[in-house]
Amino acid sequence: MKTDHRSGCPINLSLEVFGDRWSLIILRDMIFGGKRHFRELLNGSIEGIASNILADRLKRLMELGMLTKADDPSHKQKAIYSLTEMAITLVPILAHLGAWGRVWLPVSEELSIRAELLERGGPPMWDKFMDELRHEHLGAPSDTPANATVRATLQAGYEAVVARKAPEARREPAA
Amino acid sequence: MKTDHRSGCPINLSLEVFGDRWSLIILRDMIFGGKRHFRELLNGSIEGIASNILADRLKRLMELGMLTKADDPSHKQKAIYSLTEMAITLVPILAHLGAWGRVWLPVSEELSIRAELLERGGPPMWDKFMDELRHEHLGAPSDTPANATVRATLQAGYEAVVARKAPEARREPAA
DNA sequence: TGCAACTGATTGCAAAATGCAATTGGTTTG
DNA sequence: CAAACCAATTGCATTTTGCAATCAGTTGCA
Repeated sequence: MKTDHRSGCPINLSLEVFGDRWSLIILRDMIFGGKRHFRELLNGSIEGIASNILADRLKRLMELGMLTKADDPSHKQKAIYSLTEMAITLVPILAHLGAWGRVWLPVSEELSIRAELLERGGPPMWDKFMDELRHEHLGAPSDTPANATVRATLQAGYEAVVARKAPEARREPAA
Repeated sequence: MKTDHRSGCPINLSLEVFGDRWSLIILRDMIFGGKRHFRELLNGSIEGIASNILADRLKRLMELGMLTKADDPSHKQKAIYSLTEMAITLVPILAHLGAWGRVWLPVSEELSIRAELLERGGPPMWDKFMDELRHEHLGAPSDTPANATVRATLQAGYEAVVARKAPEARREPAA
């Protein structure tokens, strides 16, 4: 692991962790998209990451303590990636980032509805979501029924927008 | 200005704005360090940006609407850079980023005291700080006396730490 | 058994970004 | 008039990124 830093400034050190074009995209897909496998991350993100970059970033994020990797018991060569607490606590930052982007950048409606719902939910919703992630990724106990999760709420919002925008063009989901 | 984006996702678009190693460092120095001139940014940041990268990023941030440039009336070849409202509204994100880095990364005490004070001040302090920045950079009216600014508070905290850590080793400030 | 599809990667190579040092044309200061 | 200062720019080596092809092992299915 790299141990020489440009400076001990918290903002600088944070940038050294995810101040590149892909790390935060991968974390976004794991956090909000529920992606856990290499292929899901490779094919699932609309930005189209290359497989060598993905492999490199996953390795790097593991070295930095943001992710862990484990064998999938159901499939000998399948690896399952998990968020650590360090990564889960990025949720408020991602929420703020999404809110900022919605205001200032040419976002598309489908892809920003999740950010809008998360912004409206505010810190209580972020806390609830982080608890869900702890349950999914760290095995922490949870008392939320699966159909009442924050992720399900966000996904339902996304699908409502898609249905409203192009009701006649919908087909079976690609994923 | 580049108009083709990887996706319309707010997080992705935000990353396209400052998802590199230097843009957010420059904005940090302008926001928290009060740097307005090329030389201040070049020599002032401890991370040591190269002049060609600084010139490139300033130009890029202007094209993106985060900064504006004006002639310094007191000095014909001096340019003064100003934050736009778009950049000023990054303050809460930077506050969260600093708070996250303080928890998870090997920050130095001197360089993280500002983040700590900003975190403790919470959203009311961030709002006050953003108002100060609007006054300084956008010419908005302000009713805060100069010695009661958030920036002065943060700077005083920094100097207190430096004084406490190495009281015998202090000299005239280099800058 | 055989074979296609899928798993998490790795390799080779071109293009782009970065880092560093020197330099530019102009301005201000002493 | 010379030294210092100003915002950059240039040239060049190194590093990072992006893309396509490929890899060896695993699984599902006929």
